[in-house]
Amino acid sequence: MSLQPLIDHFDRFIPLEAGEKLLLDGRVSQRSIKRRQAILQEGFPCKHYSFVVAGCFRMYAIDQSGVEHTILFATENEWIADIGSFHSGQPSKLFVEAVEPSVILQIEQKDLYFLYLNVPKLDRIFKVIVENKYVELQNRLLQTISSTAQERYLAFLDAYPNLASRLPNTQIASYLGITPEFLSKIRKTIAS
Amino acid sequence: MSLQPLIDHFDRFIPLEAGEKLLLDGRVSQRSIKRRQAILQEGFPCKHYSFVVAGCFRMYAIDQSGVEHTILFATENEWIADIGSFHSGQPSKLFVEAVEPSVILQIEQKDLYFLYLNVPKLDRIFKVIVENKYVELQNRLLQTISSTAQERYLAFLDAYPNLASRLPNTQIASYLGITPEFLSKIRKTIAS
DNA sequence: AAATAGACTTAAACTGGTTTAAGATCTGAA
DNA sequence: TTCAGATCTTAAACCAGTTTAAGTCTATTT
Repeated sequence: MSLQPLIDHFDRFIPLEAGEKLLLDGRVSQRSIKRRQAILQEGFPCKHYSFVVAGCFRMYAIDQSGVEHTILFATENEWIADIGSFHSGQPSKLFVEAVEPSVILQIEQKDLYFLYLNVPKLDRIFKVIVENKYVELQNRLLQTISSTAQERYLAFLDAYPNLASRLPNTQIASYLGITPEFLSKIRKTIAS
Repeated sequence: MSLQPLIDHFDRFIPLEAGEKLLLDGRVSQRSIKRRQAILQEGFPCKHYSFVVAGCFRMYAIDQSGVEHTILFATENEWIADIGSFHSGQPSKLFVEAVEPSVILQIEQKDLYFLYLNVPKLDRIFKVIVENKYVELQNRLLQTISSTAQERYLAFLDAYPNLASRLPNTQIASYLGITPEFLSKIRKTIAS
């Protein structure tokens, strides 16, 4: 197992010292996840922060009518977790599932708390990580409430040019907050 | 000027020591803000993190057609800032405006960075603050993409029972992502 | 008391997006 | 190679929410 992608990731925020890197040993575990395999399911607490080394994940909720709503995608070098459930221990209302075969590095709650205590830099690093995720989410919310479906689709293509081809149409629609049928319609209008 | 509300706020996360509290002196400034007065305007970088001591603020964006979209409200003991613009120095795309006469405590970027360096606890505290804000925003996004306007309105009443009466109807509508006219319609259906 | 203006409501016509249903295309397993 | 299950598209009827426009209700100013 290699922690290198994670260490590189941290180093890009603040360089860690050798001793700090050693503390990571045994507190991070690597897993290979198959396409469509879930790493978090509704009703269970979120036990890990997961760092995507390779592949892609999708976080979504299922509403009362059984419709899926995609909150975000996480690709290489991104973190994915239900932060609320992770800290509170309460059952999550979300699913996190691999969109394609993936490799992740996971940290359990007790290990992450240990690391926060013993590598104070990590408080700073994760503060910045969460700030960045917050800004992203705020932009997504703003776009969701202020643009038409077509604008959102074009913005999605623009923001994630490589993701669009890796995802089934239904998942793109569920991210955009529309039906797959309407996504087809949009594509048709754009093409002409 | 009293820093007490801010100190109490920090203490609720991790108690600060006397020396740490002293470092806040001169790095936090108090301002009284009139109803409708802006503390951040589109086109200007966000220079401060603002802590609401009393009153209420609204963060919104104006789209190409001149329509306002409310992203969030911040009331007593909450922080409000355009985090992205604050750290990058880039012009903000957002407005932040007092909904009612308010009092805030503001920290400028250089002062906050100084405090992060000299009071490492603040890295931890702000990590937790941003995490909480992230969770809130994620719930809001999820609700926006998965519920009807009426469901969102009822949830809003439930989550902010006291806010509803303090706000003009147009601002509630802009938070819910609907027109004031449709909000009237919803109220009528609920009442009957 | 009258005048002005901002906030809220009502209602009819309209539109962006959904629903339902059917057909087309693709994929992988046997 | 073929068959079965997904996935994608098309189209018509439908509905949630918008637009436009007019009217009501306060509150404040004069």
